[in-house]
Amino acid sequence: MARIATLTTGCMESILSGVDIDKPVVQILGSKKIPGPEGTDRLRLLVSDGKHLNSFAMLATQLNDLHAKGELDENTIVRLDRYCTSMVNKSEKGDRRVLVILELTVLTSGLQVGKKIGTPVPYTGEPQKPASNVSKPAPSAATPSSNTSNGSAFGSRPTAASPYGASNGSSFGRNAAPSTQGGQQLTHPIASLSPYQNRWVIKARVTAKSGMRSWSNAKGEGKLFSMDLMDESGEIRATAFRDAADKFYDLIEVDKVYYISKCQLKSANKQFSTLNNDYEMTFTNETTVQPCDDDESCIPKMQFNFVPIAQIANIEPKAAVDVIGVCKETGEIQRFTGRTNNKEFIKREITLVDSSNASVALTLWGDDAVNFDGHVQPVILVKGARVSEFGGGKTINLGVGSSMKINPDIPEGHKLRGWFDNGGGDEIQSNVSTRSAAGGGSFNTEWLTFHEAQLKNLGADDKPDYFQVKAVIHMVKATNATYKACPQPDCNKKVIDEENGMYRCEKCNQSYTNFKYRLLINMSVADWTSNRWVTCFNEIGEQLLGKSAQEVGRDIEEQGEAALQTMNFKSYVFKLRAKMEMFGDVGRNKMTVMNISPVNYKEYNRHLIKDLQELTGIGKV
DNA sequence: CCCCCCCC
Repeated sequence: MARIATLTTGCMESILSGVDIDKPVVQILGSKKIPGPEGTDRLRLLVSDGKHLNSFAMLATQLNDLHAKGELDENTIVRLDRYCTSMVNKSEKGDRRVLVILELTVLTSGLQVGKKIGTPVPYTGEPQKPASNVSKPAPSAATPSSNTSNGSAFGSRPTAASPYGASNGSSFGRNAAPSTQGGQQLTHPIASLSPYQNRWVIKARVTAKSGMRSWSNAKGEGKLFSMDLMDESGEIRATAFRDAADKFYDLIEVDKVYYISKCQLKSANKQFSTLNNDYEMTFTNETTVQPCDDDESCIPKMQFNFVPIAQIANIEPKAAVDVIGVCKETGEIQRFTGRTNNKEFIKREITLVDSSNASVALTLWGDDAVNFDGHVQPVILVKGARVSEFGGGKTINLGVGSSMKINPDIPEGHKLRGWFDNGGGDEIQSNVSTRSAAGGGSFNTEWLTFHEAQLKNLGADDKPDYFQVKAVIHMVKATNATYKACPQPDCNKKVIDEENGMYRCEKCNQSYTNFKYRLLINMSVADWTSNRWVTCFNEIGEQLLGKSAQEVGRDIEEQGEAALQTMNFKSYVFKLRAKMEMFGDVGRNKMTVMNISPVNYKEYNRHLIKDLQELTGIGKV
């Protein structure tokens, strides 16, 4: 019979009084689901060290699946590889220290153990004074309680008059500064933060910081800035509005470590955040931020997952990538007015190269563009650069959630510097931003619905916009679907029927005895949001009808409108161009079919699933 | 309380 793991007897008392015990071994005696927002249940465990019970052990949500798989059943013995304690201001009766389990290893299954080990009793004592030696816990000041002696800890009310209560100076909530125990700052992992506990201090590194931004809408106006925070356990987005924005803007610096407490926690809107956290936080007037001037080595440095520039070619638009390269070329500042909101934009495109012997265009915006100095060809690191596609080439953008570092002091940076200074940048073989040759498929093929295309004001001016849509043809305008064109192979100009058997081409300045039919079909296509009249020219029309233009022309002569009816009620993926075209004095937003292809349902569904994930945050990785 | 992230 397999050995049953030994419990770390007495560890609960130490842990609950703030003493760090390395990887304690405990037994799970029960669990209870606490419903959270958006289906994010949290599990509350009853754990025992053989001596004491703790009914306020919370499982970090990322471990929920262990429970779902039945690996945390009653009597299971586990090792707590990573945990933290956290004060919860539970009620008027005082605070409670909760054990948050971040990582664990199952040592012996509940089935194998088969019984409760020892005769543990609920831990009711006040937390002991910090002890440097676990084996000599300070005697706890007993605060006996009538309802915690029965072992059925679930449902029992907090009883201890906690020294961390509001009247006590060492409370996290009370003190702006984090309290210290044994010379170490007591902090909470970001992964353990939730709206259900408001007394915490995190020690976090700023990985990104936005500029100060103003907004003005129906609900009011104001300004804000946001930042991304990271520690060993996870990451979270924080935003400061108005006064708080002013108060903290200068203090917050990218890459620095801060103690932060008293922020509001709320559910993150997954539509706008790629960070791996169900919550985000808001700085309030109560918020305290202290630069960390002690040991920050426990907070990981920014992590980078560098993508070689040559590989950016294979990355989907909108994805975020970490890129490091040497700025080989620096473009001029460009200013333009946004199409949808008349906003003034400033951008600058620079070219990065790396030892994958490829180059990519990086677009800087606003102040980053204005202040950029590329004449020394610095090494540029961008964390979370946003990939976009234009004309079949990929570019990267410094967008929201991206941060740029110039000449970063990291090995990859020094390596690139050496590579470039020894002529490495002279042999660049490919530019992933190169647009494919004009004509054919040189356009951005973002998936949009007709409704979205309208919202984005696509084709609102004389510059074309391109997108693709899955739609069905449901109405074909039969009149003038064909025209008689110049018979010369290179000329498709409409000819004038001279009514004498001759057809005159003004372009070629010549009359012919024959002509060729060309297609110019206007049709209404619809997706699930609305419909548009679009125009398709010869080759697309031939594809849709499965016949040559000549055959179609003759069919129409013989059958009239019926000749085009076979087009109806078929679905395709349409690549469309939207562009404002002038007819006399009147501008008309015209859509032209550039390309049709049968619906590849696998690909289309992939797009839909991605859309759903972005909208709901469900299943996002 | 933002949630715009652009342009060729």
